[in-house]
Amino acid sequence: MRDDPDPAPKTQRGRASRDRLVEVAARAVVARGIHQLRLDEVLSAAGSSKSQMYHYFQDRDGLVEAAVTYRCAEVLDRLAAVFESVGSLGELASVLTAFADEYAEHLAGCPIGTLASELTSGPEPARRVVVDAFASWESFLARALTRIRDAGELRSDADPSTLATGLLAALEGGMFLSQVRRDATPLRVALTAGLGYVHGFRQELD
Amino acid sequence: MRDDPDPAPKTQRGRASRDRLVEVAARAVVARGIHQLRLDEVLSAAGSSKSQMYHYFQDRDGLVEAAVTYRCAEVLDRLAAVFESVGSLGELASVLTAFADEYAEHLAGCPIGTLASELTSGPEPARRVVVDAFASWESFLARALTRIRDAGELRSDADPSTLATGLLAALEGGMFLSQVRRDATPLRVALTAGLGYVHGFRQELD
DNA sequence: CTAGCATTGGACCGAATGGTCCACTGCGCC
DNA sequence: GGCGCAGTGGACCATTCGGTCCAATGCTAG
Repeated sequence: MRDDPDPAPKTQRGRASRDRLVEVAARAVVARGIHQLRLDEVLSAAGSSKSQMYHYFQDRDGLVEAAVTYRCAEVLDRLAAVFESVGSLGELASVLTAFADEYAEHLAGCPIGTLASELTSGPEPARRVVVDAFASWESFLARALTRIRDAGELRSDADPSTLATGLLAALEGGMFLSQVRRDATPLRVALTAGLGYVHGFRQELD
Repeated sequence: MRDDPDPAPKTQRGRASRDRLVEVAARAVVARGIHQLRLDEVLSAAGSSKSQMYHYFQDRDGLVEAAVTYRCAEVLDRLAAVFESVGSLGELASVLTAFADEYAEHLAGCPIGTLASELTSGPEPARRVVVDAFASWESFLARALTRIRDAGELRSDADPSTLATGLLAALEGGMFLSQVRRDATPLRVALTAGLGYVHGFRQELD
């Protein structure tokens, strides 16, 4: 049981310092990626110093983990809000289309996926954080699909979890290919395919 | 026009040395990833030395590019052979299922996708190599789909290129999620979804 | 006021690693 | 048989960067 020996701040001042450090590190991770995160850089940007960092974190990996956690929470908040509003197939389609439109403006890769691929051979604790983040995202989709099914738009034999997995795979694959190709088309096509997959389980009216 | 100033070997001996270097580097890239490739390590594994490397390559990036090119060619050879044999929807499904079965044994990420994501912010020449590799892969799929369409299994309004993009996105997303989750399920689900997408364009018999 | 702990600054260290350099070797050619 | 270039060995250099350390500085309770 390797418990987290990272000591929590014990004063307001300490809390503020630590928070600022994590936030700056998270921005750096987003901007340049995990393995390009430089301690000196983060510390100077945060107006902090080595001793502060090693006071609150075991080592670099500890800071990275905190930054990844922070960033994932940020992204998940947003995703939760977006998908919680979905209660019909039409809403699902429009939300996903809006998602693609927004993505088309930067084509920077999935905010969670990028972290995940940088952590595949990385420190296990941080890796687990992104694995959980994906699970959360998938659950948002699954819950939306459950609502859609319960509203009678999907057949009762449609499994929301499986549909969510398929939809998420389409999104990830689409975002990834769009990033590589620097062109939003793959994401849009993948989205169409993914929605088509879900529509295959639509409840036929008769 | 930054031409490639990397000098070609001028003797058999030189050619052999350079080839060996590239091959060893390619293996190292596959095993540990691009940014974990260590010159000293590759050189000793290849029984080579710094002077040889810098004799044939401008710098580390030059070797990486050669290794990536080598590796992509290797993978594409295999993919070409596999998909060239596809001439019907049934064959497409069985080839993709076999693909998933094989992937399930390592879950190590798409051999090209992994390189691509490591190169998104990397040196442009190497990046272009993987972009082209993806384009080739997609064209293998598109050609198979064209044959399937021409054989009358897909409607004439089905666009093989678009279908190929959708299918590739499903594959990439599926492989990626399976790698992250360390579980083959997402790839299998994504494959089902992707094939369903293609089947949506099936020519109806009547 | 002062002991004591949290917090902080920043000099310093050492390993890792890409890149440079020069001397040496092999070999084909005249 | 020695000139000259391709090829080679490997010591050496410079830098980057994570991590260590200790002295200095708030702060707060008694």
